Amino acid sequence: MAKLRNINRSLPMQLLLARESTMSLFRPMLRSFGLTDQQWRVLRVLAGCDDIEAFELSQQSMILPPSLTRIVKNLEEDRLVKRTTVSEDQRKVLITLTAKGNRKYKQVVPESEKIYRSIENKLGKRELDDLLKQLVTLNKNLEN
Amino acid sequence: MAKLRNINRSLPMQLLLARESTMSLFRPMLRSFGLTDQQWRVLRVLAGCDDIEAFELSQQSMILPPSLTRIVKNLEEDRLVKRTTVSEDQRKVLITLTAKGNRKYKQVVPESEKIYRSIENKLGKRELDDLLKQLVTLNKNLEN
DNA sequence: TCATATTACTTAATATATTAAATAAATCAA
DNA sequence: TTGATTTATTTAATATATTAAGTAATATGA
Repeated sequence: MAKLRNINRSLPMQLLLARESTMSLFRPMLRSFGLTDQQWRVLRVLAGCDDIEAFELSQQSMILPPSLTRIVKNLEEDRLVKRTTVSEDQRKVLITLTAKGNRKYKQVVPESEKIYRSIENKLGKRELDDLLKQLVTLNKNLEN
Repeated sequence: MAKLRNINRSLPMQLLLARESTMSLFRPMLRSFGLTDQQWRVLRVLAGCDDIEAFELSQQSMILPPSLTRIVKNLEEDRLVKRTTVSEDQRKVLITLTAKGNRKYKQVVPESEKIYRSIENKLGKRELDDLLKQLVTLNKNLEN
């Protein structure tokens, strides 16, 4: 009978564990700013551009459209983002960071970088860079 | 002003992307067997032991106890697992795979391994092993 | 031009994640 | 022994994930 590989040899499981190991270091900080993981992913994308269409935001934040709809709605209620429709194509929605959203972003950035540097220290900068390179390669080779 | 690192240099984002890249290869197969990702994680742990306490199952399947409660309830309704309480400690719950659950597991294993080998082919066995080794190291070094 | 298809997004339904609180059984200390 | 604490799990509340279906605007082709 075919046997399934052990969890230590399972790429999906090790990726899940690694993702959780790293995010658990950022999560308390994000929560202290009243942000969920996903809300932060949205804010960081918005901070990198003037405005962005919903679909593009979905791609860059790695959040599927149905989830994004609710996340943006909540962020809008918190006055951190703003939604407008494109006049040339009324199907499209443009999302922008508000001034309040930008202030929140700027508060989080240094705390986030602080945690990132502590990870670099624990793992070693060279090892981390090497791992990142391999992940980028994997993502390139598996993208369909 | 401090700037946030690009997504290509963000370990959490690359891990999220890598996890999604790999899981998207397994997901259609799992769904064709009527299983969610998490249900499959539970089944594969259960297949590796006679029975297991809920807390231990939670750890090994990387599913938090509140989620596990519902997942096990659903699996129980599908007659894939069985729950019993431990007589020596009535707080504890023991979970076991049923015969039906075991048959389901045995059906999925070869399909899962088939997909895993196709990943090995795309990435190269040596590169994959190397990446796995680094992830195991990362997980060891970041576990609190 | 007008029915049809496509696109962009939202709604809906079910499943899971996360945090806090509740419950019940077991353990511990005075 | 018994009141307080701890442990193991569940419930609750809110947020997100996933898949399918719906809606409205735009593009396409006979």
